[in-house]
Amino acid sequence: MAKRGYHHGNLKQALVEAALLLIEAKGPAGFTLSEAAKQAGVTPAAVYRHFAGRDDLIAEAARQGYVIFADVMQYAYDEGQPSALSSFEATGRAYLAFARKYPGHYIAMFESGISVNRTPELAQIAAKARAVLERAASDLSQHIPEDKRPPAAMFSAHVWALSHGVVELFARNSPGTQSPFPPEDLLETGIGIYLRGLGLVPPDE
Amino acid sequence: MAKRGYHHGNLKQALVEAALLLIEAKGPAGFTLSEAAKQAGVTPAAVYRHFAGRDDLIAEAARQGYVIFADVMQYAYDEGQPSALSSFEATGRAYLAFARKYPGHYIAMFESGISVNRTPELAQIAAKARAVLERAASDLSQHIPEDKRPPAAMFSAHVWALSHGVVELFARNSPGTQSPFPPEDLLETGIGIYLRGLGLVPPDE
DNA sequence: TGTACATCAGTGAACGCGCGTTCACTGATGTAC
DNA sequence: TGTACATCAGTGAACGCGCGTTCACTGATGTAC
Repeated sequence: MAKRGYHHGNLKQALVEAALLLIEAKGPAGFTLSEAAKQAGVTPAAVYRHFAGRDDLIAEAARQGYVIFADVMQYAYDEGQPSALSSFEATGRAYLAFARKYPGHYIAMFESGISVNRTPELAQIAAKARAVLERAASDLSQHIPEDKRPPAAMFSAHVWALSHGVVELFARNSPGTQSPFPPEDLLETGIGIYLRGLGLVPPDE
Repeated sequence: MAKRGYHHGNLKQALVEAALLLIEAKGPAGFTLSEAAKQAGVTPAAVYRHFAGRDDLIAEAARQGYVIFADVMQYAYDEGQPSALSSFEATGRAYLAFARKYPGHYIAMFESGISVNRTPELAQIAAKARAVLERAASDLSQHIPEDKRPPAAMFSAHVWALSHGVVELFARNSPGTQSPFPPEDLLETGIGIYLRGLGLVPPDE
């Protein structure tokens, strides 16, 4: 990130990174284009060389988040292979790990209010990320007797919702006091009980 | 809500209601004190007769939300009695129903960024709401063999997280496209599978 | 029942602020000859 | 290797805007006598 006088050299990415830090620190509402510019050592007007405006900058931050997210999920899935069960569990853990490690991205993606359908490119990469989770769920559902098998999309949605809820309620310090349990434990045990309910892990631990 | 000329008569509550509609329509970020005042047919300065400022108005909206929320949860719990299981299921459903029926309150409570520890009064009523869910979880946990019984606070957290996740991801149209399933179904089936995992409902439906 | 008066909810003008955005410009970079 | 020149990233001044908040005020209400 060496400043080279008049020309910045890598301003676009520097702006995205400044935006991520600001979003993380002050929430999506507190984020301003002007402050991101200042943080990057540049006039607000310079931002318009690289982005159409404030929302476009946030959208780019979210896009980069989805790229990382899809990667992380794919990696977790692959690591868990060839066991459908451990792939599935790994993606659940990866969700939480992503939220922890990339809070700015996470907020830009899920709490900034920008729509995933804003651009085709954004929609596509978001769909790719979602597909990994659905793939893991689908693999796993093969192990459930066909007659009592819920749709894979449904239990991928369950796990996604549980993960998201754990992140929002217990992995941030904002709304309630704080977590009664470490969020990782909460997610781990929650998914464990859920999978037992599906008959995918033995009833006794 | 009859306007009576110079004196409004019930401005405080009118402002809260205007705030709720605005928060629902434009998100917590889009909400402005000035617009709430205009909506209530009053000068922005008049707001200061009743609230310390913008944040105080949001906090009051959230407080009223927690009051309703605690009520709704308590009612659901009572309706489910004397069965611990049906009380528990009812509180889960009530969570989603509340989010649906009082979106402005819900957003003010969970998405506006105001801390529940802002005032002792707010913290107290929020704790009361939470206590109902924990009570339901605790009742239910009595039916689990003692040696394999998870802490009640833990599985109340699980259900809370699942409910919250379903609301955030699938009961609003914002971030993803839309729900693959009706949110009510998603929550119902999710809790069902979870309870089966706890050994609280028979494995076969 | 009528009048004087205290109360206080709401007015309206004003403020300073930081925002997002625009514009004509400037000066660093890198390429063509 | 050196010079002329096109490119275009970033400047800096300016804009209009709506925000939250303050202040001295006004006028409706309701109570005391």
